[in-house]
Amino acid sequence: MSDYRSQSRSGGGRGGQEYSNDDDPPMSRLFIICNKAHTEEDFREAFSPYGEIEDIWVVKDKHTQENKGIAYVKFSKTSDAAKAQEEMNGKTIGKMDRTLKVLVAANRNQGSNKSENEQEKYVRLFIVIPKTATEEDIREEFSQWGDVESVTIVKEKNNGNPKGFGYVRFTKFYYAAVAFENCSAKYKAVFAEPKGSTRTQRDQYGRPSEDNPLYSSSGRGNSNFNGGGSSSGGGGSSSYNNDWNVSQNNDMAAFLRMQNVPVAQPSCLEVNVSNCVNQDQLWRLFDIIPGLDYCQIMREHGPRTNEALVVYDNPEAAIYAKDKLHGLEYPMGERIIVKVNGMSSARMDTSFIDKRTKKDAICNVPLPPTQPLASPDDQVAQRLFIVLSANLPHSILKNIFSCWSGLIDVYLLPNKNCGYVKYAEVESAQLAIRTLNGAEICGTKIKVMEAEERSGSDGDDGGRKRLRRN
DNA sequence: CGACGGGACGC
DNA sequence: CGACGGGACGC
Repeated sequence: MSDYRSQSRSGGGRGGQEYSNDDDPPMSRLFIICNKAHTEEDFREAFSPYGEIEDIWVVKDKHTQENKGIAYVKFSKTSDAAKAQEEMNGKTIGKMDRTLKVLVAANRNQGSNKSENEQEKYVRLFIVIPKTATEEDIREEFSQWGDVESVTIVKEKNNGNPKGFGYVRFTKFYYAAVAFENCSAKYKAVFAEPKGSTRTQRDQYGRPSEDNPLYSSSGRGNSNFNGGGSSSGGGGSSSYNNDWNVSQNNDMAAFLRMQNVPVAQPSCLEVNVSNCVNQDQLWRLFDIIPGLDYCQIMREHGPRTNEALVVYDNPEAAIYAKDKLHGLEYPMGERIIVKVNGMSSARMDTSFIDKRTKKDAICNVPLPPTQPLASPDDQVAQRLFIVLSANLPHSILKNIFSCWSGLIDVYLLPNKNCGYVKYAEVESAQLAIRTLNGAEICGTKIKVMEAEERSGSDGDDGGRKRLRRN
């Protein structure tokens, strides 16, 4: 959804031929400089071995009808076009004297732009990369599609922190095309614009990039947090199990699986701490008190302070932690502020007394055990809209919603207490609504409902509009 | 030498 | 009662 694929003007449907969008998929149309004597059939014969052809157009002079010696061949698949381009460039068709020059066609509205080393445009992918991935990880992942010439992870110039995106350069257009078509959707791979070029339009909604002062919330690129001292777990970068799914493996998930252990109400603390204290240090500090379930720096709270969420599996531990750590100078000269989060103390007392057995310490309703996630490539079967009464860390939400199988993604809108959850299974989404709507997570109330269609989508299902007939 | 036709959804 | 993310390269 919302990628270039949906912008093709194919009406869908059967029967009638569609006029394919020239740039869908990208780089799938070839521009051929040839002999005036070449016919459409010549090109069909020569190029159809490489894959399905959507359109062949031999350009003629408007008035004289004479061939201009150029032609366009549009393939269905980028990789087929790539193969054809590489193999047919410089070849001749039949007994023609002239060798073909085969290039990837430029966008319709920009006309001829020969100049830059042609290949530059076709061999590089621009991808979204998790901040913890190394260039070696990416090279290994993308080498399965072809020879990788280089990987570049873009970093902040000041501190060297990764910016979350980068480039993979292949040795051939064909390899880049295969990687583009087959790599996981989480990379959001697109062909990279050549270095100096002005970027094309961003997305169909917003403007290119409005700087949001809510970016570098966690002081030091400490990205995601894996619970206790558990070492970073950079391990198997095999298939899908890297940092997008990191919360699958952490202590919290393990904790949630211990569903048979009766536990008391969870208790959350809100902590303000100097931004020179990192995630790990903060965890160690609060882990002095037994019962720590969760500890995460959430956002900036002031120029030199962060706000963190700390969760214990019982109220006594939380109260004890508050008594002992509130006002502590850590480090020297920087006081830690600890207060009870989410629920009023009255409510806390109630839950303290009301010790019914719960399946876990995070949510006030029973939850099934953690289920497998869907891959980011899977199709969204249902999207939910969630509203929180206060912020919760993404990893907690992900863990909660992964109690039903086929979770694809959870995200909160920046600066708001609402967001979206995507499932690959309608049934899971419905169960999540039934179970979680109105529940509390760490004392934060949550509403869960079906999301409205985003406006302006070409939604091809559901709606009452769009009866198509023939 | 080398850059753009044909045809036309469904409100 | 809250509604749509992320991603352009030290010229």
